[in-house]
Amino acid sequence: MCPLKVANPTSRDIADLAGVSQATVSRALRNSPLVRKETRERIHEIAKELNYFVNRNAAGLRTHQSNTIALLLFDETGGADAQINPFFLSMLGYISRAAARRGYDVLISLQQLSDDWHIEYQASHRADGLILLGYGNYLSYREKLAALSAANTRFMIWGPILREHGGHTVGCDNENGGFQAARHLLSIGRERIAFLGQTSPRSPEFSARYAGFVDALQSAGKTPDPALKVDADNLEELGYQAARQLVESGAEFDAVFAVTDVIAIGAMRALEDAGLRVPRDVSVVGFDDMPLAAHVTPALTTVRQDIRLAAEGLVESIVGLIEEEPVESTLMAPKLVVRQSCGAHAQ
Amino acid sequence: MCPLKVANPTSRDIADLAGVSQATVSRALRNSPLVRKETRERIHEIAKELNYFVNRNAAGLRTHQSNTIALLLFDETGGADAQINPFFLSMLGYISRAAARRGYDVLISLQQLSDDWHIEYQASHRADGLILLGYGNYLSYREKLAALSAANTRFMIWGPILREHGGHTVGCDNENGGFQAARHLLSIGRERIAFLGQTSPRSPEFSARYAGFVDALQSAGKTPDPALKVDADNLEELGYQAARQLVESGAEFDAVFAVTDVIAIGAMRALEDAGLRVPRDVSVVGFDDMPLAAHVTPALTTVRQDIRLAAEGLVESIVGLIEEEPVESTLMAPKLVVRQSCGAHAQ
DNA sequence: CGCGCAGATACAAACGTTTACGAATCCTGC
DNA sequence: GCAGGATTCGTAAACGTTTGTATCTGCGCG
Repeated sequence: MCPLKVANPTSRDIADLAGVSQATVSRALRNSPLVRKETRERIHEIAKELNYFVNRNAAGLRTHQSNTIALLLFDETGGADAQINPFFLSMLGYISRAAARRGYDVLISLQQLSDDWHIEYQASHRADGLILLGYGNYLSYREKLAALSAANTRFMIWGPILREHGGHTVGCDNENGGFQAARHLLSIGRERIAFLGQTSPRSPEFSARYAGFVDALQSAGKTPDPALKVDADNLEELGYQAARQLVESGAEFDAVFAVTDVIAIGAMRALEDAGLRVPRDVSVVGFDDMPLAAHVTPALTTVRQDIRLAAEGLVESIVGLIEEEPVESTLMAPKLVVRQSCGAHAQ
Repeated sequence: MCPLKVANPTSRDIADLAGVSQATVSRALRNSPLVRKETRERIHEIAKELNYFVNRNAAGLRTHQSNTIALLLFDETGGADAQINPFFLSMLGYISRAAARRGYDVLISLQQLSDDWHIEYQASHRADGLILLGYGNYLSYREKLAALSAANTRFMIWGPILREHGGHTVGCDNENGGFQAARHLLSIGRERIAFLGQTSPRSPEFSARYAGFVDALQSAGKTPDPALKVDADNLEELGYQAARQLVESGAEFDAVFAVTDVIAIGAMRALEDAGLRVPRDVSVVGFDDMPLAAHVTPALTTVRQDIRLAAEGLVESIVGLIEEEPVESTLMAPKLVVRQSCGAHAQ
């Protein structure tokens, strides 16, 4: 006979049908060894039959957990219409999958730097921990990170290891990446390499890339030319403007290292518009290896950050924090990916 | 004097401090008119002081809500390593913002078509409703959508309005989009237009684009040439292969309409590799206007779907469903965006 | 035969809200 | 001075779990 269908079955309904107590149902569904195998299976069957799923609110209330991690994405632009940096967006898939493997859901939340962050995610028991993602303005981060720490919130940051904030991080060895980029350009015979990107202390990651860049130049016996350094925030349009400015300044250069792919792509467009050909006249190297990088023409040579590894590292670590295991900040090695835009392809 | 700090304050703690009952605290925090303005403000102050936030689990348990909507993203490729279509990914930002405006959080979940969907999102009270996003294989959707309906789940689908599935949709007038693309290519003098994309019944959206394409040809007195139609699923690599196949077939063509931007970008790469120049030798038009489209070289002429409007429509509708308001499926008008890849730029 | 013990299950107390209901207070007008 | 309505607040009962503790079997063994 068809077991009576209940609209929104509870564990008590299952219990009644199985002829056991509600507590036993709860234990059975969590596969507790305390309940006999046969009854456990019977209960599972009935639950499936009735389309029963445990009420996460009730379970969470009891256990003080949500099995959810909140992903806070920052857009550096601030506009209400702002696009999220595709580099971080592409990390989202890996994060979500890694979280799912560990039994966690992912809550996303776009944050403006100006916002009051949703520091209440954990306090309200909506999430067990946070992951912060974005090329942030660390100066304005600081106090907010302090607030997170003060509230005893568990969080992981994508970014550089900084003494100031108390949080754990997963990041990329930006200095080494900048070094690789410059060394490569030098190795293929480029002499005058321009740098495009913001290097103020509010973006330590970009500053580190620049430091590596300078280091490579100096190792080769060159000194960086201030005329070949143009500030640009991380937007395609600003990359375009920076390159245009560089061209119009009349400075001579035969290569461009852009601090992100987004800037590099804007720069390439500007160079084309100015009648310069990439890579014949100017070599271009970016940073990030976002999905787009391989598909622009010419395909962009860039410093790859392994976002999959990064995503999995972030998830592993935040889960570690949640489960009170010791967690170390990690630094990942970037890798130069040579494509067309630098002109190094011998074949 | 500093009010005693409680580790994880509850509404009862606030009540004690304020000298009122816990119920009053609850009411005050939800701005009920039942509590006097002064006490309400006092309670708010104390709550802020103590860093108190209502426990969402408890509240949700009581109200049977979660104030969360789950976003299910499908990747058409199936691989564990698969990238999500950037077109949908870029919708995510708008969805998240629109949801936040309405007081909802967004839970994301990547789904393989093969997966057992998380139909339990609503049953487990983790989400109040679902949004389904992706160029799906509708044949395999069907039974799962039926399951959703059967479970009385509220959901919105991005896609074509189909009789079969019970759900409400927000979609784009794909047929009209295909028509616009073809008409434009004809209007600039192209004669033999190839079509790249999958048109099986399992992807009704692409079929509709093709139908519009054919319609435009016929309106111009032409009949579509089967030799100029190549199947391709929605991946850059497959677009590359399709275009290559087209070239190698020896068929003559002077334009390509690709059913998505992703395919178009792959096709452009193949054309370049084959020594054909875009747009001089071949005009290319895509579909979607994903962020990348404007930045490839040559910039891609494409049919734009207004993802912002779409995202907001989806959110409005799912919130409508949740709040038991009447909801209509909607069809949005696409718009041709002319860039370089079709060669129509007079200036 | 009784005792202890182990395995399986039941009982019941939380978890922190929301909200129906009732009680207290205050005002207003007669 | 008091009925009666408005305003404000407290009481208590849910919501559906998880889990510590008690209970109940049956069985082996002294």
